[in-house]
Amino acid sequence: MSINFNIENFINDFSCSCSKVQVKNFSKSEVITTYIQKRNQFCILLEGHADLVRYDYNGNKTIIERFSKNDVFGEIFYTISTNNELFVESCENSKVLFFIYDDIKSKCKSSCKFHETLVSNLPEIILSKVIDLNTRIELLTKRSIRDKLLGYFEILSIRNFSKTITLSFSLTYLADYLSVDRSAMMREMKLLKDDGIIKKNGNKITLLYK
Amino acid sequence: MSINFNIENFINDFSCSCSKVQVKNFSKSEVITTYIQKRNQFCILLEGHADLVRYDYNGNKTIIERFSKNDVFGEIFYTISTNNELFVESCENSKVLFFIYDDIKSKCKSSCKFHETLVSNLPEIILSKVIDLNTRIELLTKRSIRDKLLGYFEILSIRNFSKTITLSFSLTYLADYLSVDRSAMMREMKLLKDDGIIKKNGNKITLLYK
DNA sequence: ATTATATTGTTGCTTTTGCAACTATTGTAT
DNA sequence: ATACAATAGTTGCAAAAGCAACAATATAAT
Repeated sequence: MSINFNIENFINDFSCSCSKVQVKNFSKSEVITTYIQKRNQFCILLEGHADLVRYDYNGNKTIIERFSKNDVFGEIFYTISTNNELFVESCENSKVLFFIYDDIKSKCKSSCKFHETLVSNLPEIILSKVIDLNTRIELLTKRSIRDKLLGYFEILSIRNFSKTITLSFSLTYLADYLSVDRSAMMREMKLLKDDGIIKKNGNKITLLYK
Repeated sequence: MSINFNIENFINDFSCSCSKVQVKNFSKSEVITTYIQKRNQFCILLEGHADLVRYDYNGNKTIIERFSKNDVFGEIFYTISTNNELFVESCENSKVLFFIYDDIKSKCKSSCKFHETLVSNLPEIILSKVIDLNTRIELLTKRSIRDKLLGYFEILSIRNFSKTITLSFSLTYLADYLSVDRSAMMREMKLLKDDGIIKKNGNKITLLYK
């Protein structure tokens, strides 16, 4: 769900000889990393998709966040809060860049260009994360499923300069993102259709109001 | 609600002669700034309290976020999303530090120490914001008021190394923060008490489970 | 001291949401 | 081609949450 700052520019130039930065590949269902309050790990998803998940005492899986290409994640963004251990699981073949934030801050011995660029871009990278999180909070704080859906559609509509939007992911995921029951969300979508507020055809949605 | 990184250390040394950084004072109800998609404004609340609010088409006021001492805010954290203009209103006498992110990135002509320190601390400052937002999202995504309350209490409990916590703000604000109806939240607190899960005396709460 | 304002606490009623349990459809793997 | 898995779509029912409208305190303002 990342949308704003484009880290691709300098990530494409990746060539760091120092040991501070690592790139690893993962296949479907592999655990990329865990959050257990041990280090300031900072990760960038270079390719693929991954989920941040929690398993509660009953073994129920909750997807807290979903990461796509160029999204950043890692324990440094998610300190303590509860006792639960969190996992980042690869949804498909993925490539991930790892480093420890405290290591990268200090000057690189081999003074590689990548290292330098990464550090100078860190504020923007993290800012784009803040914007994404604020967007989600704005939606999560809406009091009804209807308002959450309309708020979400409005954001996509403004971004695409169009009243018609196409969801690039499953409705199951959308329900997770908005933190509502999927069947209740489907029902509300139907009501929005019946009320003439949206037009829906599969994952193509058109806003009819205003 | 800021908790992590302490920007006070270098903010106390504030003495910037360059024009890039400004400090202004505000009294109760004054508008500190607005978010209208115009510039990368970055603010740090040095003293007081402030609310980020939205007025919808009916004039209803929604408090999106509440800022305390050392919290950061500004349009740079909150790009577009909807057409609504957002306001940051001072809740009492407040002191705010302003700068435009793009200006501060470049070297300061007068090469003042503060300027330099600010830039080198930006990643940490923004990271602490990310952690706060992730914490709130974790609570907002919980499906029931009970889970939201218990999640919130648990976080405070872990932070204070104590099963007994004291809320430093109103229950009205807590309901806003968790984005639930206040009266429904009060009812749920009563049920938690009746079920022997918490003990409550005013704003002092003790967790009894485990 | 008295008024005004904000916060807390409570309750009946209504609406919304979640849950469970399906079927239908689409996509993927062998 | 067929089986398996994931996604989409639907519905009845029960539980949870929102809304409205209060009274009771507590805090701040004049």
